[in-house]
Amino acid sequence: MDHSAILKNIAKHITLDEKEIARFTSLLSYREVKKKESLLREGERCRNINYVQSGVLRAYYIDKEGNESIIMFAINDWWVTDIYSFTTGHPAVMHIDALETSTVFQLPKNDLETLFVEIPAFERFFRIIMQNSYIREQLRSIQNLSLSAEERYLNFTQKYPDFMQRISQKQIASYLGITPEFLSVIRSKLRKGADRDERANDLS
Amino acid sequence: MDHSAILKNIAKHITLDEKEIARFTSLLSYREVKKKESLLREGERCRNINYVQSGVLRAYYIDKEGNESIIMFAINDWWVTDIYSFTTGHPAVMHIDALETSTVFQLPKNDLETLFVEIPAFERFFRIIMQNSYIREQLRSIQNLSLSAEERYLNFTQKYPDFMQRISQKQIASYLGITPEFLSVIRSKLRKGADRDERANDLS
DNA sequence: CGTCTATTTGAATGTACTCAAAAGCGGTGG
DNA sequence: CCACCGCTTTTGAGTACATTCAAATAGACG
Repeated sequence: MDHSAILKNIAKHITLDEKEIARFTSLLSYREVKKKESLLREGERCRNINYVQSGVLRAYYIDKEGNESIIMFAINDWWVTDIYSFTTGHPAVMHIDALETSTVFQLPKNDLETLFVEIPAFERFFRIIMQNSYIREQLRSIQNLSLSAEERYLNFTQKYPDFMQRISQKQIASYLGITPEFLSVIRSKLRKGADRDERANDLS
Repeated sequence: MDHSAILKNIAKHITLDEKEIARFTSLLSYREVKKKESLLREGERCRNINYVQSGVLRAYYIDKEGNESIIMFAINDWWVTDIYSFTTGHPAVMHIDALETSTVFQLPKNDLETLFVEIPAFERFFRIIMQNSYIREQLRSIQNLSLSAEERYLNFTQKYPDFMQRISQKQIASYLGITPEFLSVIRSKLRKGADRDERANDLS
């Protein structure tokens, strides 16, 4: 099994010796998630934290009217879990599945706790991961509170250009908290604006 | 200086010996923040993480139209900082000030890093704090994406009954992402609903 | 090729906002 | 202690942003 990607991810924040690396990788289980296959369903207990080696996963919430809201996308080199369920042991509030066939390494909660005791550097590693996740969510909250749908879309295209290639408009709309129809209207408006600008450039 | 509250907060997650406690408390600075006084302004570098011993703080964002959006309230026994600015060293995106005269303990970023090296248990403590903060923000994002303003308000009243006593409607509206006028309409609708229910009970 | 889903477009609707004005409330100074 | 001031809350009319529903078109996949 090739652990080079996940080890490189960890090496961004902490240094491990050979024995620690061996111990860590012994706790991982490799899993392929086919397109549309589920990794977690609402109501289940989320027992793993997942490192995405390749592909695209989505975490989403389904409300009582059946509307899906995407909480996060996770592509290559991201960590994803239902952090609420994972931490508290309560039933999951979200679903996680694959938008493209993906490969992940799963680390069970119990083993993570073992790891914290055996190799305290992992406390540091996950402190940093959690801190960065907190920052990401907080900045997203700020944007949702203060920007219009059009501004959020433009922001998204700039912040996550990688996602634009690989994720359908419907999914992006769901992440932005708008309907796919309205995203289509926004894009059409932006196209007209761009056309106008282009014609202006032709005249200049 | 009385450190009992903050030490009790820390003891929820980690155990320290006498020497460690002494070292930790030596790094704290006590500060009183008067009502309306600022602890952090947008554009400044956020150099401290703050433990609120008493009072009420608010963290909020001001957008380009001048609208305030409250990111979080912090009352007794909460930790608050501009985690983005604190972590990255970039200018703060938010303001933090006091809604009531408050007392806080401030821990500077540099000293926190020292602490992580000297007493690794603090990596664990802040890993847990960051993880819980992440959970809180993620659940809030989910609510903002999937619930109407009225549902979010009802949720807020249930989740944070303490805040209802101490925080004005205007501030709560700002936290919920709606105007104070609209919150007033929601409350008026709910009152009428409650009245109707009461009359129904009288008849039963 | 046919089927299924995603995207576009448009009309009618709804949720929440803006602006304005009045009423309520709390603090402060005389 | 009361009167006044400023801020919060309420109420209403008009408006804007985004949704719903429907139908047509375009794309993707087997």
